[in-house]
Amino acid sequence: MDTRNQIVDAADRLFYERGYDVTSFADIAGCVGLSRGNFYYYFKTKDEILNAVIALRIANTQRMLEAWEAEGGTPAERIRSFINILIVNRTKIMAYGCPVGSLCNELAKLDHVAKTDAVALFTLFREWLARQFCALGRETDADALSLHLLMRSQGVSALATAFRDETFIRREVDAMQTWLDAHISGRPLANQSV
Amino acid sequence: MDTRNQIVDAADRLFYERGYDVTSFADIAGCVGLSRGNFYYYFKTKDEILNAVIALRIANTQRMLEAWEAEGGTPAERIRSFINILIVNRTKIMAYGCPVGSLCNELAKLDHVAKTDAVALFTLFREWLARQFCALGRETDADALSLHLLMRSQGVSALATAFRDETFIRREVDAMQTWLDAHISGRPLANQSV
DNA sequence: GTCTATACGAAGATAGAC
DNA sequence: GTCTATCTTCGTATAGAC
Repeated sequence: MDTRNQIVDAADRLFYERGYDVTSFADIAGCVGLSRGNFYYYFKTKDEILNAVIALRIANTQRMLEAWEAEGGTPAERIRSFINILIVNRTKIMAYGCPVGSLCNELAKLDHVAKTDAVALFTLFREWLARQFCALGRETDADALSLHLLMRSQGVSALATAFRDETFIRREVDAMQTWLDAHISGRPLANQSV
Repeated sequence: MDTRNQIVDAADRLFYERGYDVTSFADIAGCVGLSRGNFYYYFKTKDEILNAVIALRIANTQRMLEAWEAEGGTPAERIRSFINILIVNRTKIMAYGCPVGSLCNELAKLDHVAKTDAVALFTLFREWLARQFCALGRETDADALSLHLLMRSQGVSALATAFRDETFIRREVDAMQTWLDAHISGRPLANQSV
């Protein structure tokens, strides 16, 4: 892998595990085994690295969602793949939370110009999930159902980080699957969409 | 108000609106109209300010929960007061997220010793909510129901910050009230506690 | 209790040699 | 492309005058 990609990969990991603002150029350069001076050959400002990291995450997310789409399962099975991220990534989530949610919150507090770009990561999931609910015949409230699932995923991540409780994660994942089953079999009533 | 309390109040607000690590002594001192030098008369290290801020938040939270308890309503009405925080504080939540969740996440990433103290804020809500569910006859799954409500509150805060969507908040608050109604009327079945 | 002055290090960023 | 050296600003922290 070329040096630039190594830098973006290291920044991606450090921004997630430690936070954007607290991560210094020296930290990233040290991870890659690069001098601070040479670092500036690739990125002139910290904002440029952040933009590259967000672009990387967007590309990775798109690839993941397209892969789930290509695997040929039903829309319900695809939504289950999304819910299951909480199990697959439980160790990292219990240590650092959700990479999307925590970055969006930090950039919101910093009033950073890249906040909009970070939110686009949420939008990728939001629109992908809404498409699955549409395919399940929930055209009228697909977006609300999508946001509801995203909301639960964020809430589970937040509490999992605070309490480091894997049993809690598994119980809530089960509840999300139960919720999904109830909503793709036609119930609950239209005025209780979420 | 004495100077020390003014400092802690300013730090409390800045830690919430900008984040703990990013807030400097100069920022806090500037808010109070104090010189940096004099600041050290009250707090020797940044950790000391953080401890004072967490202690203040714990005291404020306890006072709020006790007030809800003293108002004399039913346990269900008390739980509604908790859910309604999302509406009352919607403007700040859309700008900065939940003060408890965002602080816990930042301290987790920093691997800060005070993380445990910040999590105690969650525990206050957790145990208070569990007591209300116990009073409603849900002794066997009171803690699971409490965590479920806390989880939804955290998830709503996270997405509200990302999308700045007040309609979404109100819809999810309504859904939480509906969920509560369903769970205090005896349903759903025991194997679907959340 | 409040102030100014100052020490020290870390971080973002640049210049220029190799 | 990679390095060292350097500049500047900022943040934590201390000393000491008033």
